[in-house]
Amino acid sequence: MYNIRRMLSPLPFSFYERNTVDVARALLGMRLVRWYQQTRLSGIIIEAEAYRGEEDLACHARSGYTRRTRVMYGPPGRAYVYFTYGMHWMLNVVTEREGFPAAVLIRAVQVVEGQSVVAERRAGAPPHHWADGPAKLCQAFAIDGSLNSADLTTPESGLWIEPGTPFADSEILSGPRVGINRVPEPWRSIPWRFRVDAHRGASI
DNA sequence: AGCACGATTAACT
DNA sequence: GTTAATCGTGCTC
Repeated sequence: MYNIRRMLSPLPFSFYERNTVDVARALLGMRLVRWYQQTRLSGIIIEAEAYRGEEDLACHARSGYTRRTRVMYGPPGRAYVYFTYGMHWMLNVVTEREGFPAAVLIRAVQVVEGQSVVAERRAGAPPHHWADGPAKLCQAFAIDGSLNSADLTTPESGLWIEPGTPFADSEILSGPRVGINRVPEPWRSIPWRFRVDAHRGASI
């Protein structure tokens, strides 16, 4: 049975209510946790991207307030989960003050709890490919549209983020966001993607 | 109502 | 390196 004493308090509302780029960087090393079928699934966040405001032409909020983007206009610390390519779910964390649409896309985690469940959900994939992409991580942790707008600051939602061990700046790479090649400059190249550098001694 | 495309992935050549 | 899979969304007619 899961030992409740191992559970840390989720990151607070104030962690998310600030500049989205800072949140994306700060999320590296934090622990994404999913409570699924009486089992704790978790992973250390190792890659994330910032999407910030209506002026950011790579952000879904470029279209303004719609049924799809409404969660991004709401309070920070919530999940923005959307469906794309007809088959994939993506997990984002809403940031900034309520009313300002922005979020951080969680792109990759290193699975550290619930490996047997994840191995089954990611059948056929080796461990290093369990959650090394935004859609793969959602499949691994059973994240779908039912978690859209879930409150990540409480375990009651079944999905939350706990404090972890932050990475040093020397272990982090930044660069342009991926998969947005049709987006105009400067948004296409702005370095709002952050990831752990596997070649700088980080234990991933 | 119809259309083009997508914050991707796996399976190809 | 290329491409199919597959459907919700936002835009145009």
